[in-house]
Amino acid sequence: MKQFTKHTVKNSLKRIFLYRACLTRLKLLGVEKVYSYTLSDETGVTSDQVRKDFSEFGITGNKRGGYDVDELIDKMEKIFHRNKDHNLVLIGMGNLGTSLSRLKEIIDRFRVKVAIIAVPEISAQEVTDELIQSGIKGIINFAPVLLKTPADVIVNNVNLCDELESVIYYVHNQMKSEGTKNLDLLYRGTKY
Amino acid sequence: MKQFTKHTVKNSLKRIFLYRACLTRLKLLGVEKVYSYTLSDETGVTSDQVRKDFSEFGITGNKRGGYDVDELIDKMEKIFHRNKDHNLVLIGMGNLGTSLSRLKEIIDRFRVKVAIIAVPEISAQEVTDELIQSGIKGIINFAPVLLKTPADVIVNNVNLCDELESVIYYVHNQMKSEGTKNLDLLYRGTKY
DNA sequence: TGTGTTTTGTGAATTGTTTCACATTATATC
DNA sequence: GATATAATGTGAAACAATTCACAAAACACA
Ligand SMILES: NC(=O)c1ccc[n+]([C@@H]2O[C@H](COP(=O)([O-])OP(=O)(O)OC[C@H]3O[C@@H](n4cnc5c(N)ncnc54)[C@H](O)[C@@H]3O)[C@@H](O)[C@H]2O)c1
Ligand SMILES: NC(=O)c1ccc[n+]([C@@H]2O[C@H](COP(=O)([O-])OP(=O)(O)OC[C@H]3O[C@@H](n4cnc5c(N)ncnc54)[C@H](O)[C@@H]3O)[C@@H](O)[C@H]2O)c1
Repeated sequence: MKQFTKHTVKNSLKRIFLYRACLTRLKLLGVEKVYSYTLSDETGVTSDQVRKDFSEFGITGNKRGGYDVDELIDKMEKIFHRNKDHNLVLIGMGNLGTSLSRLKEIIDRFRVKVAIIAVPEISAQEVTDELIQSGIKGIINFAPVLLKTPADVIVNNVNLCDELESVIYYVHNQMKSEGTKNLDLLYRGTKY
Repeated sequence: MKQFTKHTVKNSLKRIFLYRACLTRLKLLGVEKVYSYTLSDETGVTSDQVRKDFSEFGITGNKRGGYDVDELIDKMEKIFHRNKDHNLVLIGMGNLGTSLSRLKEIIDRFRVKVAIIAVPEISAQEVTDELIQSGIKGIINFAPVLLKTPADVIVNNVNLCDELESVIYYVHNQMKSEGTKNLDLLYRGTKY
């Protein structure tokens, strides 16, 4: 396993989410073993890329035998630090805060040490400042503002307007279909 | 202005969102003119990158004079096709659907031709199939499932679990502070 | 009007990511 | 067990994105 480079990990990490989503679905369907091309078919990521990503995270399979679904899921859980103990804070139990329907599940299953900000725009920075005082190092921000934080704090913004406008942009500049390729912000489906 | 390449546009487009967020804030504060380094300070993107991005989208400023805030915002509106007429559909007026607090504003201001899916996981594919039958080419999907769509349909997934786990990952693998750099999925703050 | 300074805009160099190509290994079959 | 086959895993090549470096333009001020 190579030394992680920030960029490589960032891209492959996002794909790992995708692989896992497929794997849990496949597991429910009773599938026990997958090949790189299985995941390729399901996600649209090339099988080369699947293997390269696995290699990146030190995930190995069996030559000729493919990968064991349970084992893969397990290794991914470890990547996401599901097995460690953390704390989570949700600030703002308004419409959005209460709508996070799977939150309890998330808290129970993943137990993280980050904060979710779902307060009105105007209070977001103030709340952030308090959180940082109390040692929070990771924030998911639903308020449509750019939070000021020290450099060691990770902020992940979820902004519906931006998501929407991305889609508009792509729909309008109808970039011709090339199969499922760009999984970064957007992706295109394949099979139908 | 160069011919758009898919990748270049994708990355720079995301940064354009960021610039615009800053610009509208700066405008409120009465700022009328910005330089590439102003936006760099505000967003953490290098000033080189800011200019390169602008160049990519055919946005030009004044040598020595910087950029006019109003003009920049206006050009960005055009990039996002705010000035065109469209239709928008929201499917699922449950907790999440009703929590999209700025939705009316979005519909009024942006008028798009995409669908927002906020129905339970189990119904998401079925709803998607119907939407595609009726000609929808862009979807924002809040259900935590990978939708199957034809290759010419743009899908943008918003998945809280994934966002959360990204943050956990980065907090854990405490990638040492290098200022605000990665704006892709995550970004780090600068000033405090 | 000329000179110095600041800032843009963009090719070139560098750095990062994906794809290719193939050696390696596991399994199935005879 | 020998052979054919199917899959992984990974350097090397190709491609894409970012950073560098600097020419060109605009402005300030004498
Ligand atoms: N990014 C997105 O996709 C998206 C979607 C919907 C809403 N939003 C944003 O999420 C935020 C919340 O939206 P909402 O509809 O739930 O709003 P809301 O007004 O229904 O709820 C806000 C809640 O925050 C609480 N609050 C206010 N100030 C607080 C403080 N200083 N500390 C703790 N709690 C505080 C309020 O009591 C309230 O319960 C808003 O900023 C909204 O713009 C974002
Ligand atoms: N991705 C995220 O960040 C995030 C956050 C919260 C919730 N969610 C997801 O968003 C979805 C909605 O969450 P929610 O809390 O609002 O759920 P909800 O149960 O409160 O609301 C679902 C709504 O969809 C409607 N619906 C069901 N089937 C439909 C159909 N075939 N056509 C039209 N409408 C239909 C229901 O009547 C209901 O009003 C879920 O899939 C949930 O997992 C995602």
